[in-house]
Amino acid sequence: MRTVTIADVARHAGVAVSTVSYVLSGKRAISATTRQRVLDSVRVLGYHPNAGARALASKRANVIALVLPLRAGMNLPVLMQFATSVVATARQYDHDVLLMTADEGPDGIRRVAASAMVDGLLLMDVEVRDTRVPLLRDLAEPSVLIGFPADAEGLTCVDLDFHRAGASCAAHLAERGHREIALLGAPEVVYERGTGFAERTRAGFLAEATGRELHAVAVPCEETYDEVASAVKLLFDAHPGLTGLVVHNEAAVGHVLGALRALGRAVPEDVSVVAICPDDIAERARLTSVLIPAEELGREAVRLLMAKLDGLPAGSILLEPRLTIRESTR
Amino acid sequence: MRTVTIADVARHAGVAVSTVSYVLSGKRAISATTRQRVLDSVRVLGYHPNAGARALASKRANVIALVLPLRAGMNLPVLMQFATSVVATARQYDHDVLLMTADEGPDGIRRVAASAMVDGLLLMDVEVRDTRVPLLRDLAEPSVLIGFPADAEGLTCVDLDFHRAGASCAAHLAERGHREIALLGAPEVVYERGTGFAERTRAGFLAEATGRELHAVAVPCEETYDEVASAVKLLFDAHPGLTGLVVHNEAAVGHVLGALRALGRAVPEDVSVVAICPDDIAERARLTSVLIPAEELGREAVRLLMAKLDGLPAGSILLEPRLTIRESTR
DNA sequence: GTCAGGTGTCGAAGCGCTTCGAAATCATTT
DNA sequence: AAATGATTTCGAAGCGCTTCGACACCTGAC
Repeated sequence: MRTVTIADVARHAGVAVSTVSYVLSGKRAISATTRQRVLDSVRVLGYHPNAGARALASKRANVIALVLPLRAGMNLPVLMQFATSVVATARQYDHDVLLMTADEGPDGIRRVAASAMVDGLLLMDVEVRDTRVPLLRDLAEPSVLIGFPADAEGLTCVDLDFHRAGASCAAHLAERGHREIALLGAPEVVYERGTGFAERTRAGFLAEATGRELHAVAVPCEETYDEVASAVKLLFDAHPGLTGLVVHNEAAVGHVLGALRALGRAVPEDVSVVAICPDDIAERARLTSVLIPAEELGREAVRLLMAKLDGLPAGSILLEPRLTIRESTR
Repeated sequence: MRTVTIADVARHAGVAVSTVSYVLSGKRAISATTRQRVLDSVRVLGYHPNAGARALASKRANVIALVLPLRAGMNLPVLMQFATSVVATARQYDHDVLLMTADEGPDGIRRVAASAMVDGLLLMDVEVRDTRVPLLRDLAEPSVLIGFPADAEGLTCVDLDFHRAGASCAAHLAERGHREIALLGAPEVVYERGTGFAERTRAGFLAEATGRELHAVAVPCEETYDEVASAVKLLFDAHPGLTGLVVHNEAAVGHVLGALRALGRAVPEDVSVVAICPDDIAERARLTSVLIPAEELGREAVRLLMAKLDGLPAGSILLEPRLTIRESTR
């Protein structure tokens, strides 16, 4: 059972190979009758164009690379939602997705780009000073970053506007009359790594709180129950008047609630809690939250990349934070 | 800046194109001196073979497809570990990974296979009667499944031996003198879907318990705290003498511990808990557990696929469960 | 009846690589 | 010195597709 080639289709339909190609690509007008005949032959023979040949001739692989930070400490649900959305959206544009891990580093990127294996790149979880950014700058292939490096000039980046996310959490609590609030952030290492989003959230939170003359503090937060519990305890010991809590740490949010319960502080009666986390987690725990729009992020990233592939200019995008009020704040 | 081709390398090194090819592939002997000259040119020019051209000429894309069930309800950490391990191992064999979601279904598989975009397929989370299995059977491209469908004859499958995993948990508890034990399993829907592994664990658990004349029951288990708590409560109401618990549900395991605490049952003093879950979760909670060897699964799956690509026969593999004793059983 | 301008289709030239058979070179043997 | 056999390298033929220029045909205007 030899595999069916375009020549087989052409023979079967009684036309030239090029005609088949034009029918399939739509790049030249073909009469309705010929067109139908070709399409029928394609169906009858079960023809699928050979990807390699197509890539070679057209200089377009119809594949994009998705570079994920498959290291520990990532927020898995967000990552998954994002990946799913990228794959689905890419398919809509008739592209496939090559999965790469960040730990192949710049060399991996150079490799897939130089080998024309992919037409463009999507990098998730870009850090403030990411070693891959200079490379991306002088790569012929277009790329879109999730997250903002220190200097985003000339790059296309997509991200949630974490600064405004932090601010809107503070604002929400302020509007409800809370005067003393705190942010439980990412684990220490995330700040050290300079992942940007954690810092920006903190900055937005503190700026908004200061602007509204609230008493605000921000502390990092680890992810095991014991560490969370002791962080929460410390926080309330130091600030007994605390009534508003913003949690920007998906893994810890459940533990925070547990710790509050253990401390005998009721939510939302004694303390209001706002989370910045994926929707499903917040939904399940009935938490007021700013959701991380992983799906939208993926969709927009692919959309931008496709635009760039078509030679269109594409600026960066900051997605508006959306705060959903549930039962954990009052 | 035109991209560097093999012809450029050949010219630069003063040899024929085919010589360069042979140096790079090692398929024919080339003298050490020529070889070095070519390699130098490759380095100097920064040559990367064009993947499309290579695939076209050699009929090998050097890419494998990874089909993941990117739907909700999957165990994300396991999935991630698995994916990471697949990518890393594939790279060791000089292959890349095309990411696909299960929801493209059989058509997606047929598409990437027929277009010669991939040389082989890796399907995760295969269900007992999976609609993709018949397709895989008469596909020219080899495939490896994670999980066992109803009829695995002629297929290459890899999985943890869940039957023995369930059994070894029961055995462990029995050996410690527990006479009344229970299995908290996957959510109801997982059994309904017939995902196999959940059922096999239950079967192994019950068989072993029965063989040892224990009192054993198995119940499904949802994943929110409230549902877990009520399930646990019901269980102990119905079986007051229960002293051993096996939890085969990563998402619920934390909640189970919380629920036991809330019920005033100490672990391991009052009740011993064995989990079947990824190592990191068990490690963190200091649980005696049978780990889900996601990384090993990925590695073995790729290894088998590569063997099949080389035309070698490859049978199925059941990975031995390994029970690690920690602090939650006595 | 001829000619300009569309349409619709074809043929052929690559795209960059692998691979096969053959040629060239060299070392041995007779 | 010629013949033999290894060893090393070369040239050319594809792989299956896209795309460009050209050709054939048809329409309507003159």
